[in-house]
Amino acid sequence: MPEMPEVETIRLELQKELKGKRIVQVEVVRDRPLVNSSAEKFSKSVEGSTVTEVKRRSKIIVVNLSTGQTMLIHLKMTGRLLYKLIDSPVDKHTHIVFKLDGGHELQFRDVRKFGYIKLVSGSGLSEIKELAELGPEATELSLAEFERLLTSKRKGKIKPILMDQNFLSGLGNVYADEVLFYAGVLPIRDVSALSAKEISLIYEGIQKILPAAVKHRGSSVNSYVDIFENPGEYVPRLKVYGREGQPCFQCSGFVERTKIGGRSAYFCPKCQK
DNA sequence: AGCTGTACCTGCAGGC
DNA sequence: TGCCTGCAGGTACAGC
Repeated sequence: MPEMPEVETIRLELQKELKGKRIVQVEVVRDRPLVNSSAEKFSKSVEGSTVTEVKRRSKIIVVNLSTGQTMLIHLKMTGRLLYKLIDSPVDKHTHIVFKLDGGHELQFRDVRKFGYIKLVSGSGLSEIKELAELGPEATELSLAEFERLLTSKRKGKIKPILMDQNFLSGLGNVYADEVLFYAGVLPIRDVSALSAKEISLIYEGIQKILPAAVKHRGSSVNSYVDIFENPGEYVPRLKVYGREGQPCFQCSGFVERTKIGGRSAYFCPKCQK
């Protein structure tokens, strides 16, 4: 479900609610999300540990534990982490429940079952190999670095490249469309044909849109909610995503939709070249 | 190397 | 009402 702004919203809340809390018990309802561990082994490793820090890398939530181990949680399309009073009802898509001291629990729910929880050793973002191999955080690189990445490393259409987490971390289908609209660049444009001005506008769009979306607690286009089940508030600010056939906010034209790499891409054919 | 399509799952909306 | 199709914010992998 989520891209960087949604994952970051969840991370900020988890850091506030979970830091310093002890995981008293782990209830594995379904072990499917546990990609590198059995239910027994996972529970045994995590039970009794305290959450020391909740970080984020790309779209992955990184939960450091007092044991020196770290849980990597990827929500993929429909994963949710819900912070609830202890022993709250679970639904048929609840897979894992972390019972915490202090009267709360964290439920991991995932309708489509793409999400995962992986237990790894180490705690630093750079020492965990699954994280170290990802591309730089989209909001933590300079224009010069972005230019260098884009011009030296890649060829092909700009949108799929922006969404490739090994190239740049944080953008997904929604914000890639929004950034390209901001930059006035069509999603099918080949990176090799982009001007310096266009590259700099794409960079600028990323630096403006992602933090603004974090500020508004993400976008709930489909089913995203935070740990308290509140939707994000950025949807009314989306300029093109999900607006096929509707008037462009910037010109007299209309937003169109096409398909790139199997995903919907929304754009304004008049504003984007 | 880098594209494209497909797969992983389930639910929901829209058309007939 | 019900059946069918297409679609969904992410990624990995096979095959060209």
